[in-house]
Amino acid sequence: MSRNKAVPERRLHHPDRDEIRLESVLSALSDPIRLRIVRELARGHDDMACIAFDLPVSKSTSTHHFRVLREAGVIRQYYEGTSRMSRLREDDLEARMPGLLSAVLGAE
Amino acid sequence: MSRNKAVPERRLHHPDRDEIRLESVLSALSDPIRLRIVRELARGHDDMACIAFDLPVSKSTSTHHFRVLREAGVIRQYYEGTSRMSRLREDDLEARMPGLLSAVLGAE
DNA sequence: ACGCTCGTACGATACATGTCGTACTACGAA
DNA sequence: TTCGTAGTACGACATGTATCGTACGAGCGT
Repeated sequence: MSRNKAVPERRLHHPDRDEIRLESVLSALSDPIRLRIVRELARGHDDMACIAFDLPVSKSTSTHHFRVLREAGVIRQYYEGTSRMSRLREDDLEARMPGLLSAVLGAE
Repeated sequence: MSRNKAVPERRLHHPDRDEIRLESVLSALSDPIRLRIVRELARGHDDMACIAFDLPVSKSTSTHHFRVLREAGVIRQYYEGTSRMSRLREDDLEARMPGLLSAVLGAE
C-alpha cells in the first residue's frame, strides 16, 4: 500500500493561478540558477527538458530548483516519455503580477 | 583602537546604483515583513523612522530587515537625530530594473 | 546631570535552503 | 529482455536567515 523509495510523483502539483503568491515568486526568482532557467525558457525555448539546460549543478540539485519554480507557479511541467518538459507560465504570471516577469527578464 | 560593543555604524553602507543586483533585490523583496515596509514607504510616507512602521517583530529583527533592504539597494537610510529615516530608492531601482518596483507594488 | 527613546551589536537558536551522492524508477531503444 | 538515459526520493551536510533577548550607544528634553 505504500511505495518504498524513489517513486517519482506522477501527479505534479501546480498551484492554481490565484494561488500564486508574490513572495514565493520573488523568492523563486532570487536564485541565480533558477533565474538562468527562467531566462532560457523565455529565450524562445518554450518547452525544454531539464537536461537541456546544462546547469552547473548536480542532477538532484537541478531537480530541486525545477520543483521550487514549479511550486511557486513560475513554470509548468509535464512528462514527455522519460523527460520532463518545462514551460513558463507567462499568462498566469502576467494575470497575477502584471509586468513582473518582463521587468525581471529585462533587467541587466 | 577598537570599539568594544554596540557602537552604531555612523557610515551606513549603500550600494552604488550600478552595484544593485537583481538577485539581491528579489531576495530582499521576497520577505513579507520587508514587502510590507516597502509598500508603506511607497504609500506616500516617503521618509519614515523605523519605529513608525509598527511591525509585528522585535526591535532587533526590525533592524535586521531594514539592513537587508538597504544593503540590497532598495532603500536609503540616514540619521535624523536619534531616528533613522528610510526612503525608497525608486530612481535607482527604475534605472537598473525598469518596471520591477511598480510591478511588485501593483501585484495583489 | 539625568533619564528616556530609538536604534545597534552580539550571541543564541531554530528553521530553511542549496548542495551533493547514492539508490532507485520509468520509459524507450537495441 | 536487457540496457541506457532522464529524473526522483532520501539522507546528509554546510550555510544562510529570521527571530529573539540583553546590553549598550547617541541624541533629545527636562
